[in-house]
Amino acid sequence: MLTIGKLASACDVGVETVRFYQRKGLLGIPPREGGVRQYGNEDLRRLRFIRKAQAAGFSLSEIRELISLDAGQDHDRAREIARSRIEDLNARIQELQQARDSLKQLAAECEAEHSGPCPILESFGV
Amino acid sequence: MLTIGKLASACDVGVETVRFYQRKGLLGIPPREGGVRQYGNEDLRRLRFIRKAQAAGFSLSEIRELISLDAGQDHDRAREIARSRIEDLNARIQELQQARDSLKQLAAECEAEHSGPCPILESFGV
DNA sequence: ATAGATGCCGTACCATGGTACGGAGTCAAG
DNA sequence: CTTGACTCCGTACCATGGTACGGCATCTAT
Repeated sequence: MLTIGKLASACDVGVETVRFYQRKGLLGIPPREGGVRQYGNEDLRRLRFIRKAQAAGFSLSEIRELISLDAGQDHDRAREIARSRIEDLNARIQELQQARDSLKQLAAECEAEHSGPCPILESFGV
Repeated sequence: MLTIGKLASACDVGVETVRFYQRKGLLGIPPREGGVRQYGNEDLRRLRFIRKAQAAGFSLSEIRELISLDAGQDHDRAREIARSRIEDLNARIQELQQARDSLKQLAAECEAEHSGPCPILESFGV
């Protein structure tokens, strides 16, 4: 059994973050012993799940839904969420690639152009 | 000369957004005529610049700095900002690609696996 | 026995990028 | 001459994902 501090440091998050997730319904309400929260392995796994899913780009409310599917074994819905997340990710990747490529282009032009206006600034029509 | 409403709709933003940018120092303080802000082509270009730079992934404070470089012709600093933005973008793209790829993998497994636990949920250790 | 670490709680605060609101003034058209 | 559209202003509010604070209780080590 873990106290909030142990749980938090085991997952490399702050104590306040654990309390925050609790308030947001991402972590269950643990039993108390002498007023102190007692966390078990389930909570540890849950918190690790949250951090990993977050790293995969899920928002906290998506994560909350993923967790709720866990009980229901609802593969279809889980796949649906995953698919929609994949599409979001693809779109976002494309956007970022475009932004990066045009910025690269501009930086190269700027390097070459040693007098006159700056192409980076110019390109946005300043 | 444009009123705030014309300027805003010309750039497809809300009037409140223009006021917000003004407060944030992204747009200059325009002359008034009878208490009403009068915007010119410079402001139009500036606002368009802001939106394009934003689309390229710059934060409002980076944009503020880019604008301030405009006057100074400071190519070096502009390139520096661009470079750092490019690195951020590359890192972010990589993260998202990894997230997407593992999610894709999981969704495929989930499709195949028609009984037992959901691989998407499992993978995060729920 | 006293200090320091840790726990509890509610509430306030942070950054980011806006959006909404209410009251008041101004202007042109019907 | 009133209605509607537009402007002005400050301030409050929204979501997101936390972080910090202050006061108090409890546990452990010196």
